[in-house]
Amino acid sequence: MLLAELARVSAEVAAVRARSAKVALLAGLFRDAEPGEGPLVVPYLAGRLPQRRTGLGWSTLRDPPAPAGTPSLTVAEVDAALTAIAAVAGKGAQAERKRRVDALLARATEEEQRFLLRLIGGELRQGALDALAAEGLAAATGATPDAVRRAVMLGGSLGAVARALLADGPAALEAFRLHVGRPVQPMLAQTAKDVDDGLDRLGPCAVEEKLDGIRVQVHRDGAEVRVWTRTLDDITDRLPELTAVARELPVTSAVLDGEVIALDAAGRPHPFQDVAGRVGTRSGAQGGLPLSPVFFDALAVDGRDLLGLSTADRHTELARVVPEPLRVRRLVAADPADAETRAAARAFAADVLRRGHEGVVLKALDAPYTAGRRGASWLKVKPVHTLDLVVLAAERGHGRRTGRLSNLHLGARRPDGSFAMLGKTFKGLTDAMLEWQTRRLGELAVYDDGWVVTVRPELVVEIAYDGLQRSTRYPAGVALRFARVVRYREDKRAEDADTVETVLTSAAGARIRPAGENPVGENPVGENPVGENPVGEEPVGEEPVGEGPATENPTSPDPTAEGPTPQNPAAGNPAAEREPPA
DNA sequence: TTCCGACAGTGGGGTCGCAAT
DNA sequence: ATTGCGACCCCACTATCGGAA
Repeated sequence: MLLAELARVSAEVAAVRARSAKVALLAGLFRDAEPGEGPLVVPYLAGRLPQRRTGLGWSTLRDPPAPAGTPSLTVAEVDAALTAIAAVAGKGAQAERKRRVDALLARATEEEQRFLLRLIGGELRQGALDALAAEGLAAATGATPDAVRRAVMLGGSLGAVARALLADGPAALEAFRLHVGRPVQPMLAQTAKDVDDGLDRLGPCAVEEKLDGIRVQVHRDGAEVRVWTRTLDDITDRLPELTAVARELPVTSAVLDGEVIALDAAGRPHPFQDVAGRVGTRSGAQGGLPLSPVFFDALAVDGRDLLGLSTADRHTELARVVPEPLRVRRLVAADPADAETRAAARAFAADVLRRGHEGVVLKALDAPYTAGRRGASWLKVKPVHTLDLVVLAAERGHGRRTGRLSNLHLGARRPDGSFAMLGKTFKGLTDAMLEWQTRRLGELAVYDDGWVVTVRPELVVEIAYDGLQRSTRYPAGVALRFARVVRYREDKRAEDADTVETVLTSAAGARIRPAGENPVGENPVGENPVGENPVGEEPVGEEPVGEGPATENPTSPDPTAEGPTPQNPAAGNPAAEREPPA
């Protein structure tokens, strides 16, 4: 099959709005694919490459060569080229990858280039990804969408399912079952406002502690143990202590769902950053931070598939094979209408937070394990903190936000009237707010580098966030985690905004030591006010982001915005960008 | 007719490994 | 030795479609 056909259908899919129309277009293409092409054509139209990593990013994909006049590339040729590129390593690798991808792109027409660049860059933006591709595959082969989705979740890749379906029809899906040694998509949770909200929505449920670490799916088969992350990356080699623990369990085989965290001598959890660093270290298991696995679900035990069992029954199995300290703490709220039960659930959640963990997850007792779905039967509850911060700058949006100012740079007040940037956010904004802030920030603009619009620091915005994390990027040595906009506070002036000191001494900051700050005994930063860390001594030697109300230095925009970033491929090349806001 | 579940899109900060400088 | 890039860990939220109620 020619790449041109895929590029054409992708453009058509992007051009229609209705999902049913997108699915119909995808199905039309998939019907024409040979079984052998299915593992390429279907994932491509889902915005996925079979090569998990290619080493190609915005840097190697910018300024592509002139396109070809007529289509000639086949899908198989594209795949072969990308496989070869993924295998390039060693000295000169980047240049070699660039040379090879340019050779590929030179054989592509303009429309094919647009498709390939988006596909490889991971931003297909056609309004259809995995779910709609699976539906299209179902429509093309006569299978039910549910059966296709289930096969993909259990059997791994969309490509493998496509090959089987195109070759043998719907009956082929029977072969895709939970299999020890082959990871399944983990079940995900939605968010509840608080414990009471969760209890109201779920009815009888378990309340489990939510640990802030790395999600792991552990497969044990005899002496063989393998460990996968949430996105099904195999990290077995990085977690020898987990392998050892799994081998001790009194089972012949099992598939367990859990989280790895790190505990200090007092049993309190280390920050997420430390756990992520340890798990990310390939060879650093020796001498690194010791990790503790904590399991909360069992998907299979001794050859029995437990996915269809209720949460309650799966937990019975889990408790049978995993001893107490390796199991998540939980409380069963069998009758959430009962006032005492609700009080106990709230008290349990409060205790989890006191012990330094992230929050709780409420799980409906009668729900099966729905692989890959962010179903409503698991609800997470985490405390939310808020601050009133000042908008220092805004970045131009991409995609559907093109032409609007989107990503806000957020600052907290410093004693001298300047502002310390604590991070950015684009979340929580409605279209109306985007429209409004684009106009309002335009009025406050003092400098525009084509990508980042620096403004007079006057606009106050209420920001919700989950906590603070160490940062070497931002001047206060901390950054907000998961910041999102709640509302604009036009009733407040910049002088009313929260201060850096307030942020650092808040509950969210009490356990974080800003990067670059000298360790002072065991003092948490909350007892080490910023007054002892004079303004001006920035950990990374950067200029303050804003110069207070009298910003008179338009040539010194936000230091974090100089040069491109992986998230903003064109940040350093505004000329190559879309048209500016109208 | 209205409501709501599922999906796609829009990006956030930090960390590591590896190659380039 | 430091910097840049790619990949992957954690993730919140809104708009939209289309089936359920």
